[in-house]
Amino acid sequence: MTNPTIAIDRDIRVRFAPSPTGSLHVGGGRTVLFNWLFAKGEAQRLGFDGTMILRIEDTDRNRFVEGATEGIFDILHWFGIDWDEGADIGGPHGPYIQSERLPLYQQGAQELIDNGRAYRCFCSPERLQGLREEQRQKGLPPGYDRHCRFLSQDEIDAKLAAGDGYVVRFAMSREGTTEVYDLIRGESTFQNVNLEDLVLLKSDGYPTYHLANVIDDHDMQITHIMRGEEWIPTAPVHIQLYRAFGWEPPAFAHMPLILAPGGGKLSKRHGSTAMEEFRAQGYLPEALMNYLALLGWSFDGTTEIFSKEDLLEKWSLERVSPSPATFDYDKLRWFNQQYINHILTLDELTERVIPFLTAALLATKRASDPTSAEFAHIREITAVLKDRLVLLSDAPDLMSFFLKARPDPYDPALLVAKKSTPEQSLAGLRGALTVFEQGTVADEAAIETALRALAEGLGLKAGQLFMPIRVAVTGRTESPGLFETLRVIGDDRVRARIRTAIELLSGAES
RNA sequence: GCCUCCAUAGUCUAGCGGCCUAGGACGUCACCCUUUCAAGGUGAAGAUCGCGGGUUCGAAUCCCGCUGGAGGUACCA
Repeated sequence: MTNPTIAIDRDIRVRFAPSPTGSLHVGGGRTVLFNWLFAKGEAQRLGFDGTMILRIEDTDRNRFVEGATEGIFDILHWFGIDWDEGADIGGPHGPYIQSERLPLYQQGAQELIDNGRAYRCFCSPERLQGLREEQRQKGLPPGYDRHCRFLSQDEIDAKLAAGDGYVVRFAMSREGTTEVYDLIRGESTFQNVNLEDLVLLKSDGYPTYHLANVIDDHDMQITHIMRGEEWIPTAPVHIQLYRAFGWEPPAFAHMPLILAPGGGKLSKRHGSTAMEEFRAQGYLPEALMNYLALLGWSFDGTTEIFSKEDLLEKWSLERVSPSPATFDYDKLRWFNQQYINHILTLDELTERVIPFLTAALLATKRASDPTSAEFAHIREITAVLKDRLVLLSDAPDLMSFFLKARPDPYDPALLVAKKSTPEQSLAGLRGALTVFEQGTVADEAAIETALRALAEGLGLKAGQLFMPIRVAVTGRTESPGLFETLRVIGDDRVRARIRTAIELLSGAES
């Protein structure tokens, strides 16, 4: 499907409006990204202003999570998104937190009641529940039966006088159609009869999403609503609401859904879903942004690596696809690895790795000072094994034998290479010890020459000598190149570890 | 059930009527490099462009139907 032509002919104002009900989902992350790229990239490239607004939609007191708002600001900053107006920084259209805008919504609801476009509904939750069940049993489409829409003024007054609770519902027109023009899907037509009399104001006086969103987007002069595809079904009602207020609706662009690997919504069951989890696992914001940008958007079908600057320069709404995309953890890992191995500078990577080492008690606070000896040491280690680092959280394990006084306990049997005997390993290690005592591991080339000569003299293949040394020094069978590993570990620790291995092996022998 | 959206390899995608014997990437497999594991290099397998009808000299590309997948169907967003 091809996208309708998208022309930006004016200053753009977009908003990202999360609910503080928990941590930010990757789907939300992709939505902010696209909003931000539209305003800061595409619009500005075309010579228009692009303003990004961050609004907090906390109208559901039941699902409100303490601290979630701060968490969202924090993760967005980490992700690399900024905004011009918002709940934390204010702006000319504030407040930007819906719970602080209640009078606005109540006035709006009253206005709609006054001009006949909304009505009070006194139906109890129990009645609605029963209604739904009845409809389900009869195989009828569920929905409010508009019971209270045609109450007489006397009935209404009586209920109000009796102190009955009520909600305010939108009086949706029951004939005709509503056209929704979506910037990435084109036009769709909805039959108004199928549209519900949605609740606008809840019985607790808080607005629903529908009312608050329409009033705020109008009040904050939003020009483009870019939100998830799950909002398509209510879009026609929103358009009718704008019209009921006498307002011109903004443009709509519904972003394609992000699906779980097996199909359906992406949830915890499939792996991480929250932006914070990806951060904690050691994904880089650059990699996550790059990957998320490519979920539903492509530049030329060939280019894959995009920095934030590249995206600002190249991203366009026109190239956003309407079809849903499945989240692929493997590909995300690949991007992370690319950034770690090929894109970040060594200093940058070292800086990113240190917090993970500190948390694992493998580094001190001093390490974060780039002029410290500890930083320099970690930088050396990082250089040696960055091409086997996929997640920053892998660093403590991969680096532990470099940072600890001695390797973790290992099975002495590992000291014997495949197709080798304990005697051969022992002889090799004893010979190697002499090499290390006579030379310095700082000279990789000399050590390599000496060890290869030693292997030859003992009638061993290089691997039969190198593997025992590797295990002796690292405690494991997998490591970076042997000579660089030795160099970074240093003469003293190398000699000590070889001696320990010789003891282990001769002990196991007897 | 009803409303709506979507439909190119396992996954993300290029393709907007002839440049397509369908291109790129992840993943998979093989080989090279090699002291292990990675990284890197080379190559391979993998898509009757969901199915069926049209339109057209010509369709992955346009239209219709079907099927499949997904979303919505709350006093949640």
